[in-house]
Amino acid sequence: MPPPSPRRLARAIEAWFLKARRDLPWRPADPAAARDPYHCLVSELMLQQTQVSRVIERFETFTARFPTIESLAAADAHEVLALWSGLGYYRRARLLHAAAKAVVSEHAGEFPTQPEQIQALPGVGRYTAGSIASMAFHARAPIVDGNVARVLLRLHADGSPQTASNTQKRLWAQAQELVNAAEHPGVLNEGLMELGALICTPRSPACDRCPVRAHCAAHAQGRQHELPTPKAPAVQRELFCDAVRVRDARGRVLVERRPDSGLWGGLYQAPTRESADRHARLPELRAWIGAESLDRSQRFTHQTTHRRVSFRVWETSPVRGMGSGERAWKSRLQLGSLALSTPQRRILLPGLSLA
DNA sequence: AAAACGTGGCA
DNA sequence: TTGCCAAGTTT
Repeated sequence: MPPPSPRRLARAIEAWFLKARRDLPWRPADPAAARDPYHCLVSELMLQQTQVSRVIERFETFTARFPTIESLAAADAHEVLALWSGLGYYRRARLLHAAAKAVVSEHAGEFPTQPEQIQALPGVGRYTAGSIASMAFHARAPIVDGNVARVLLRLHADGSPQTASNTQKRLWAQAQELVNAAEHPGVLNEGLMELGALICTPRSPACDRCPVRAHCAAHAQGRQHELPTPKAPAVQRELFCDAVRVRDARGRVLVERRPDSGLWGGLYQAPTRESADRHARLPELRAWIGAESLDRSQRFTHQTTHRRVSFRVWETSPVRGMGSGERAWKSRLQLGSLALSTPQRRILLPGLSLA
């Protein structure tokens, strides 16, 4: 099979996208219209390593609260983090906030139009920069995300490891060829991703509905199911957490804040001791929180990509001085608008669904 | 440059 | 139940 012509490939993908395009909150009615770069920034940061269905629930709440890049730049850092609660990869919230501030202070509030300038913004890598530049400013900038990589590797029946640097280099070059041949760079780029999301899916690709099936080497060889070669699973480390729930007479709960970096950076939590190898011993736990007695009330596990976290939850009554220093009392109402990880939401707001 | 960083849905 | 995976970036 001859190498697929970028021209025909690009046009076929664009034509298909104009028909098959899903209606999503961050997509305007007109596919070829220039997009609001601020809305692109928000949706792209939210979409990094995150499924569309998760972002649909968050995008409108976020942009309703922060309708402009100026309003986001002026926002309180913790409120931004709170709106990110439950989305994961919380560093993105901080980076998005920093990017908004950078546009306001370093670009006088005028969103930069060149891919290199956009990529200089916090939290914006090559993929996100190309995405914003092509969708908001019609730049012929390529994009390669997980979807695009899968589509291209299958089109070329390329079984080389996706993350290898020479593979990446090849993928970006192919993506550049396609966007050069496109009618509308933004339409081609978004179409390529949509093709990966709707047709050229990881498990059971719908080749019978694929607009570029005729150009696909993997399909010709019947190898679409085995490409691309799967990546090795991440090694999971154990983490043991003891969280203490303290409620005072007025129903307020004791919380502390995590350090800004690392796992669940900057989020609030019930006072929690962590250990890599074992749970804390009861006496040291008591001494640490300053309680006379502790009652175990709950245990559960929580999985992340790199960790298996075992929680034990303890109950105790307030002791004078507990709310000083790094700790503070919060009412249930206040807890509802606090930035909390999913396990801590389970501990601090039991019975309340994520919202 | 490898490792870290979250979460929920689905097979 | 366990593993896989999703619009990547940062350090």
